[in-house]
Amino acid sequence: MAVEDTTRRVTRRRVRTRANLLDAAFSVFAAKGFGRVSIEEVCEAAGYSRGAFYSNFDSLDELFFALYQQRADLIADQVSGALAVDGPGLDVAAAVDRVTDVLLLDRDWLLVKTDFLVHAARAPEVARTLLEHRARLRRAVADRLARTRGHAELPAVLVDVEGAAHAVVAAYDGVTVQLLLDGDLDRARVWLKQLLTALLTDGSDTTV
Amino acid sequence: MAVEDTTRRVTRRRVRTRANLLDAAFSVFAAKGFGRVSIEEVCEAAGYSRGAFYSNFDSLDELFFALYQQRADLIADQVSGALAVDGPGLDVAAAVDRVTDVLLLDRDWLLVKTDFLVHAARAPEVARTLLEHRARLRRAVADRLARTRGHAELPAVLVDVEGAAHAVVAAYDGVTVQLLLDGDLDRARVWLKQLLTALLTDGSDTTV
DNA sequence: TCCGTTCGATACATCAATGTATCCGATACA
DNA sequence: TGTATCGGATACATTGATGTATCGAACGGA
Repeated sequence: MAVEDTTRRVTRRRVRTRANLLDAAFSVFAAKGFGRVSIEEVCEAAGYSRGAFYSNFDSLDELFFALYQQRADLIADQVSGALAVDGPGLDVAAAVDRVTDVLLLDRDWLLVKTDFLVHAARAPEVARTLLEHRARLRRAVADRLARTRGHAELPAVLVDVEGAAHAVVAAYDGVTVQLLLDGDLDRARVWLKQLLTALLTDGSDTTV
Repeated sequence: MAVEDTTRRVTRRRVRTRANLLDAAFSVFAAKGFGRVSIEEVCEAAGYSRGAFYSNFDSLDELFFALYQQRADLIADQVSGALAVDGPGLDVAAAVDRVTDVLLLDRDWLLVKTDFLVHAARAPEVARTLLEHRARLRRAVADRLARTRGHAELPAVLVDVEGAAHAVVAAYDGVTVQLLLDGDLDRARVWLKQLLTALLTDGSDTTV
């Protein structure tokens, strides 16, 4: 952190500034890519001088990390929420629909997330955070799968519910790559649904 | 290109220098990430001065592009080769094994490739190249699938052979992400094989 | 409202990277 | 082998980004 741990009274202004910097950073990172953004640019986009930045963060890396955590937690909550719904129609298809809509909401997040992946791939301690975030998503999916149905219906090669959840995440990542390249959100959603269905329903379009 | 199209005699030395620069760039990019590499660093790694660089390329971007094309073509050839084999045991499992071993050969390539993806995601004309490369891979896979078996055995949701090939690429991308984070090549290979099997064999482990 | 603290702006010093202009040794071809 | 051309090294000018030190204004608690 930019600030020593000796208790200091944190003003509202500070909170606002920090949030503004993070929001601006998100836009700028999405537009130009982490590797091509300067501290100055972030400050300019947020309407602050570099003084404000250095008062809140030590480096661009630190800001990026904070940004990722903030947004990733948000997404994880949304996914958990979408999967927690317990209606009478407790079928896979509905769950797939809901989770797909949450995961493929906006391309900007995927851009930033991929930048972060590239970053994490070369920094083990950063990778840990990302892996934990993914584990959290997987757990939500696995829980849902376990609650919804007998495991027998899953393709045998996926071994168990954990394996299936793993496959769901892999499918998500795979579709993300294609979306990043062609920019077609709608097609990506359709495609992800197909993939998930193929992976989870073992051929017969079962609906419990 | 760095050089005008007016015919100029290209010396062997030049060819060698260019190749050395590309090789050095590959290592440096893999180690630090495209966004954190300077022209100077590439030259140093290759044992040249910046003069050599500017004589061969106009910018780091241009070099990166050339590097990607070079390596991507190489991989595409290898994949086509691996899939072209027509033995007596013309089954899916064997093809899956071979293609997996080629695609998940070294992490460095995946690192560079992902950097390039991030780059392409923000530059449509660059994205085109990457999309073409993926299309080439997909075609090789689709051809193989068409040759190997009746389509009836594929999960219905994937629609046709093209769809299945698309799914194969998505699985590859998905596993790549996980591998970038945990660095476990062997696990990734096993995992990719499982995924592909789940996607292509419709539950029953069919072998034609 | 007053006062001590905190926040962010400004100005400055520094450093790293870029691109260009020039020059000499290497190379191809006669 | 001689010579015109090419390739890469060197030196320089310039730019842009970084980090720090300082100062005035905003803020929160009394």
